[in-house]
Amino acid sequence: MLIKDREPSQELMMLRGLKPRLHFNNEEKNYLDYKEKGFQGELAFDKLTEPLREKMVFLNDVTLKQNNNEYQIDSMAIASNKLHTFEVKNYEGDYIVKDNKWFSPNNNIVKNPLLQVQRTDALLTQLLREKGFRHTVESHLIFINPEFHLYDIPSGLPIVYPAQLNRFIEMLNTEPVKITPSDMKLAQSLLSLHINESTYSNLPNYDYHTLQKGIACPGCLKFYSPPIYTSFYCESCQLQESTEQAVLRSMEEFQLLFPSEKLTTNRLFDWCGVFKDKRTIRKVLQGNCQQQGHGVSSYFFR
DNA sequence: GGAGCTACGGTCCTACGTCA
DNA sequence: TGACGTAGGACCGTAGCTCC
Repeated sequence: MLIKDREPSQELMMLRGLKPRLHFNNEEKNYLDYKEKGFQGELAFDKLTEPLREKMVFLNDVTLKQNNNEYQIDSMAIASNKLHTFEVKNYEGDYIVKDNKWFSPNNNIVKNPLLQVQRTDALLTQLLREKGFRHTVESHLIFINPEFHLYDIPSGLPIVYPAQLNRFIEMLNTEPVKITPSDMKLAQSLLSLHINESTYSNLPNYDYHTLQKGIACPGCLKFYSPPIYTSFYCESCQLQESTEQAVLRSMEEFQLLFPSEKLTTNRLFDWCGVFKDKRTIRKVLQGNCQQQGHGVSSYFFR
C-alpha cells in the first residue's frame, strides 16, 4: 500500500524554474544536476519496490522534525511491526573510503551517507518510542546506479549495492510479513508529522526584475517561441503543450518563486513574456482561479 | 474632489483549425 | 474548398485605486 507518493521537492521545482531564467554558475549547475539525479534515483527505487506495496505500507519522501532536527527519509516501508527506511543514492563512478572519509571519482570529499542513515535511524527510533510504537527500525543505504562502485568499505554495513538490489527486493518480498493495524496507525502518524521543507540554503539569489521572462518547455527547459494558435511547440524537444497548460505551469512557477507577490493578469503576462494579448492570461486565470477585487486592486488566488 | 493610472470587459475584425 | 467555431489583437469605455 502506498500512502504517500513522491513528488519533486519544492527546492528542485524552484531550481527548475530558475534554470532558464538565470545564469547559473558551475556550482549551481552541479547542485541542480545533483538534485535531479537524486530525484531520478528515488523514482527508480520506487519502481523497484512496487511489488512490495501489496504487503507493506510505503511512505515516500517524508520530512520530519524533532527537537529542532529536521531530517528527510527517501522511502519507508512498514509491515509486521518493523519499519524499514531507505536512503537512496544515485552516485555514479568509483568512490573510495579512506579514514572514514568518502571521496568521489574526482577526489572530492562527499558527506558520509552512512552518518545520515545512522542519524535518521536514531531520531526515528526516538520518535517512535515517544509516540508509543514498539516497531523496530531497520535502515538501509541504497545505491541505485549500476555504474557505482565503492572501494575499501568494511563489510557488515547496511549498504545495498546495485548488483544486490534485485536480490534485496526479492528477500523483502519473500519475508512472511503483513500490514497490521498498528502498522497502519504508525504510517498515518508519520504522515501527519510530515512537514514541508523549510530551508533552501542552496538556491541562487534571484530578483524578479533580473530574471529572464518567458515560458520554458517542461521537457528541455528551453524557452518556447510564441504560441501557434492554441498551443506551444518546442523546437528543441518537439514537445507540444496547450497555452492554458503552459500558463498554469508558469503561474505555479511564479507563485513558488514569489510566494508573497500578488498574482495579477499583468504580472503573469509579463512573467510569461510570449503573449501579445493579456486576455489570454486573464481567461486562464478566470477559469482556474478565484478573483479578488476589481481594477487596479484585483488579483487572483487558488 | 479631480486627474492620472491601471485593470477589466465589450465589440469588431482577423487568423487558424476542424469538418463536411 | 467553404462554412463554422474559437482564439487573438486592436481599440475604446468603464470602474476602482492612488496621489495631490
